[in-house]
Amino acid sequence: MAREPHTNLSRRERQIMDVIYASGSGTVQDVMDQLPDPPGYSAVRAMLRLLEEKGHVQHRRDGPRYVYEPIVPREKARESAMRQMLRTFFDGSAEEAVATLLDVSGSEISREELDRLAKLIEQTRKEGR
Amino acid sequence: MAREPHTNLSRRERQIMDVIYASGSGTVQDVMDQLPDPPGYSAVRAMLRLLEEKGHVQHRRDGPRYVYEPIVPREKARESAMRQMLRTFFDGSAEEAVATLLDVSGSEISREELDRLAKLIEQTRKEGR
DNA sequence: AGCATTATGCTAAATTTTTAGCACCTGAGG
DNA sequence: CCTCAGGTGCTAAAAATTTAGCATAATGCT
Repeated sequence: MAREPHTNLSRRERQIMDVIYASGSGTVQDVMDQLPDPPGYSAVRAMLRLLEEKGHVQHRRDGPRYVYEPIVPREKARESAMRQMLRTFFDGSAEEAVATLLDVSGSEISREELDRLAKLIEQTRKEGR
Repeated sequence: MAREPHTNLSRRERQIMDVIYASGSGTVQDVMDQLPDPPGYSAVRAMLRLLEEKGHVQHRRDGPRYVYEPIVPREKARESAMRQMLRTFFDGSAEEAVATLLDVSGSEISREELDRLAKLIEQTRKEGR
């Protein structure tokens, strides 16, 4: 297994990938609008071209403009990201990670969601062991 | 609230911060050993000096050498990281994040841990609502 | 069809990141 | 006390990132 590609991106590349993953896909303009300290339009374009060259995104045409999307699908990418996070901040402990998750989610999290979470854990228990 | 500092780090800076957070603290040598495609010793030193200048790490003396540690404590940093992750990959859904967490943890996760997780959720339910 | 608008392709330059090297300091052992 | 091993401070250069600008193509409207 190669090293997580995410770790090998430059600052802007990473910022752009984050935007694209957050949005699912986007035009140059979309990306630019969501970028912190946004650079010029051309700069974003150049960056996207580079990311495409490196195999991180691809584009399709939508009328007159390009729409970029990630090559590694979100569901895969987030697994890598989660593993990386577990290693870096939680010593691999899923338990602590969940605790932090609940903590930062705070009041955003509904009772129904908690119910579903409980069910999810019950289910994992049955499956795994 | 300012933007997550993590987003503003260069590639190497971020790699180094990851190492430091994963280890808690470390000497130049420690950091170098855990860095992907490790550069020379001097390069790592320069980077750490820069990170210190920018306020991301600090050092204390341990005999003849420096030991670097993060300025933002791990517990705070991981909250930011988690929030960032929720935004980018989970549309803010803690539920999906937990699902992925359980998924990538796979067989690493013990029955006892699952029990504690169930308890944790129960507890959250009582507290929050 | 002609025109204004808004894309993209490409190149080169500015800036930042990343690295190595040299000079000096500090601690431990003989 | 001298010397060796291994640390740090600093500077400057190499490499990579990041940016802007000009030329050209496609689109939609009148």
